[in-house]
Amino acid sequence: MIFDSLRWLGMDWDEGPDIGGPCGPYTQSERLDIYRQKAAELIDKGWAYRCNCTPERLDQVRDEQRARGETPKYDGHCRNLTPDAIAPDEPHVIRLKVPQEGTTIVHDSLRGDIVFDNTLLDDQILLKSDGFPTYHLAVVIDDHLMGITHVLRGDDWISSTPKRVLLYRAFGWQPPVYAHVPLVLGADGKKLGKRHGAISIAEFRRMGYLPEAVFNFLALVGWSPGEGEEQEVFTREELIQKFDIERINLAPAVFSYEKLDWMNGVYIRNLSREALLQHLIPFWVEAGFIPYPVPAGILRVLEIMVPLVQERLKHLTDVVELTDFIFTDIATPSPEDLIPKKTTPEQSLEIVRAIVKELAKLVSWDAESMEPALREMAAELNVKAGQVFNIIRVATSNKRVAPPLFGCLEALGRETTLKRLGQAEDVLVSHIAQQGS
RNA sequence: GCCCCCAUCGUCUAGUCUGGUCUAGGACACAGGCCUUUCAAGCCUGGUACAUGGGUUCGAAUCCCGUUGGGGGCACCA
Repeated sequence: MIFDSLRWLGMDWDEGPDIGGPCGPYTQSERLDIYRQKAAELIDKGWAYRCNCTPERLDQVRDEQRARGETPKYDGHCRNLTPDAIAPDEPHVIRLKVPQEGTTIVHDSLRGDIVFDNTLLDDQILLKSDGFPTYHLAVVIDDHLMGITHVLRGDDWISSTPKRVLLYRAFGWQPPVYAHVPLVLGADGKKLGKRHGAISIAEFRRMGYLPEAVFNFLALVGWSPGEGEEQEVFTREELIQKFDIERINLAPAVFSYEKLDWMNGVYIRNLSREALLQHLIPFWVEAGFIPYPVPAGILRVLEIMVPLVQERLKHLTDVVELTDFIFTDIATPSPEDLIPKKTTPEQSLEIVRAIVKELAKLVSWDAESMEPALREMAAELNVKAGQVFNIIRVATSNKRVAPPLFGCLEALGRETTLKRLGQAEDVLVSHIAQQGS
């Protein structure tokens, strides 16, 4: 799923568990022997030790430390046992032997040196009692063996980085270049995480965002081209060319869906009609409006609708609500909606009847011929064209707000349009009758 | 509690390193207007910000220190 999401965003990679490569195996469970061997190496070098403290004892120690207002950390109970005090075959973990004096410096390419007092660092567990490594051990070994040169992470990882720097030192390896990027916050100012407001890339897709828009927007969260550059909409190629780690802003950024929505709209408007059509079809299918594959007759209707909705979409999903009346039956409009302001029910009825007459005599059922005919008709009736259009809109869609009228009528077809206008006529007739009694 | 990071409009940011051109620029959102068959889109106009106190300096959004505020971390999770 992560692979699919990354691919959707247009990211690719040179090697990995899905495509193989020279640095495999890539799955942790297939590398357990490496971790065990390396952990043993650290014990031999005096950089690690075995520990068989029970979880209960550790909890108790931590509780006591917290009660005393100290930073909870391992109390070193097993730190100075003789190497053979705990046999390799009895249950135990392996801990990092953090120096008890001095400092560890994390060089962050965005922030410079961050200095940590070693006495504050915990004797981190490296290998768990089930034989699996913790993240710290695994990532250091894997990154080194796989030739990783740069590590970019959220700044919530800063405080655990000295442990890994120490591991590099213990192994005698060169640490990678670290850059800790600011966190992305939710609207409430809290870290966006799995359990707090964050959504997966797959969800962006489901919500009707275009990958190009998400890619562009994400690049702009915490980064900007600077130097007076005021462009915000960039192609992928421009971003790849312009993006510079050094220009990442250090303050955490609030994730703004409002701006993402705007940007998605920009990208939707920039799409060709054909491309937008292809993007939209799955959402129409998903809504149950059209079958898939799309029959030629329906495709023609879709092709009419695409330009009408293009500049009205913020999300691709918006097309469902915008065009539902084209594909499904509508509820009968209320008389109130069919009677514009400053118009009597009788006038409305007269207008509807005139519309039906006018449309019925159209030779060709297309948007271009409807408009002039109806405008002329409105002039003859001495009413504003807008009023006429509003009535037609409500009668045919049961919406006060809809995409441009004549295109919709064309898409709807002569038969359905006239049927709905006939229903509107009925509504007005019975409304007038009720009022009269 | 302890440690770490950060601080310009409501939000994302330019400007900070290399003090003066910043009465602080842009974008989103918001308000008003234009256009208009509704809604959008587009165009125009508007309001809103250098957290605070002290230094350094002829001069500070820009450099230094304190304070305040926000965020993060403190697992046999990643």
